[in-house]
Amino acid sequence: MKNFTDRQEQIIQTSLDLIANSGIHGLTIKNISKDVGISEPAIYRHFESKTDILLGIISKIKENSAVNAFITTDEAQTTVDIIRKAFIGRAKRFTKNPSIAAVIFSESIFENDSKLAEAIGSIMEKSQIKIVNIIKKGQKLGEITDRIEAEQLALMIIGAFRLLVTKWHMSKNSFDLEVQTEKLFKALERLI
Amino acid sequence: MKNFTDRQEQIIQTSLDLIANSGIHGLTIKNISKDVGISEPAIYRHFESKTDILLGIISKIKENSAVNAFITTDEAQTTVDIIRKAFIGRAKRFTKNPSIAAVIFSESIFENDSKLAEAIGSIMEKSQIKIVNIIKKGQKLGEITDRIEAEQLALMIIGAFRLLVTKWHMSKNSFDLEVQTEKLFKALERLI
DNA sequence: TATCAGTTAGTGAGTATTAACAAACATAAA
DNA sequence: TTTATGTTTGTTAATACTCACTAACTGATA
Repeated sequence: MKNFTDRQEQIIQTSLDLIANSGIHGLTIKNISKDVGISEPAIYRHFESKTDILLGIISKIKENSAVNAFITTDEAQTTVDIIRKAFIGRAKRFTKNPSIAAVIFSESIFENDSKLAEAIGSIMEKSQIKIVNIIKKGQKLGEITDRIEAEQLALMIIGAFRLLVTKWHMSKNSFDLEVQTEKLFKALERLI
Repeated sequence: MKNFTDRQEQIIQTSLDLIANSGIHGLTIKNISKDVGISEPAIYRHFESKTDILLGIISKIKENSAVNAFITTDEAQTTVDIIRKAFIGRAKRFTKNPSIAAVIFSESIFENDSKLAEAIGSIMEKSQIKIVNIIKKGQKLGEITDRIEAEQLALMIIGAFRLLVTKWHMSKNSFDLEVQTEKLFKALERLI
């Protein structure tokens, strides 16, 4: 992971908040500088360009979508536990920083710059492959039903969670995301 | 539904294509006029403002997310059939007009204008309520499992379909959306 | 004394939108 | 049938504004 200065971290977080509150259209150097409390050119003392700031945002997103963090070496937990914990962990982090939730599932925000679009696409794909592999392992161990393919099940789990987060953001975080995520997985476990 | 003139329909479709190909950032009066083949001010002979064009796009989206179209009076079909048909019908329409698929699940595109954001939010909510009600009916009839709540099941179905469509768009329509939608529902039916 | 982090003032390019005008056509009166 | 008038749909030129970014300068600090 990149090491950002305090000011850089501040600019990235301010940018995330701006996107969350008014969309990518609201992310201008002027708005960032106003919220940070310095002049527009001062922003360029910390980032070479606006694209560089967006790359900083993507780096933050990368941290927040890491599935690895929840794959412990604890042999006692089932594959279903691992998946549940991974998603609840993400729900917790989104609750702490709702702006990240607003940005992370809006790939279209980065559609403009193909370099950024690819970066986001690859993060998304990697985390999905990991989920599929955990499900496959669970099916082999007999912990998860093999009535349906791992890819289809992953589509349902990831899709449902994404939609839940989207609804949470659109409702201005009006419900407890962690509680609803837990509810979703309890329901899911009854099916698989 | 609103009645648009030929020119208005052309402007709306051109706008959808522009968004699909280069994101909301690519939707400028200049680009629209260039693709339509008239001057920029001529656009304003057909729409009062750019926001008005976006409202036209939303009206098109409304047509394409109608669930009703697939609730026939055929008493023979099960609730599961109804749901499957509704989604496959949408997959078919997306295949015919991929630009709509690119725009329809990118609520963030309209985040800028609160009027537009509300319009999109309400379309989304309405269609979800309909799905939930069909599931509830299916559970009452014993056609769908009542091991899990209708709301949770709807979250999974809609979420999975949305993610599938998003992937289809991000892969530049590299797979057959209709076939994959059928596959998704066959898998789903094995669970419920 | 050099570097860092800030400033003010400006750049050119791009934005939606408007003003003023023109050609084509429809309708209806002379 | 001709003439007059109004509407529709287009044009070119210009508006006021916002955008990312740069030049030149300044004060503090290591």
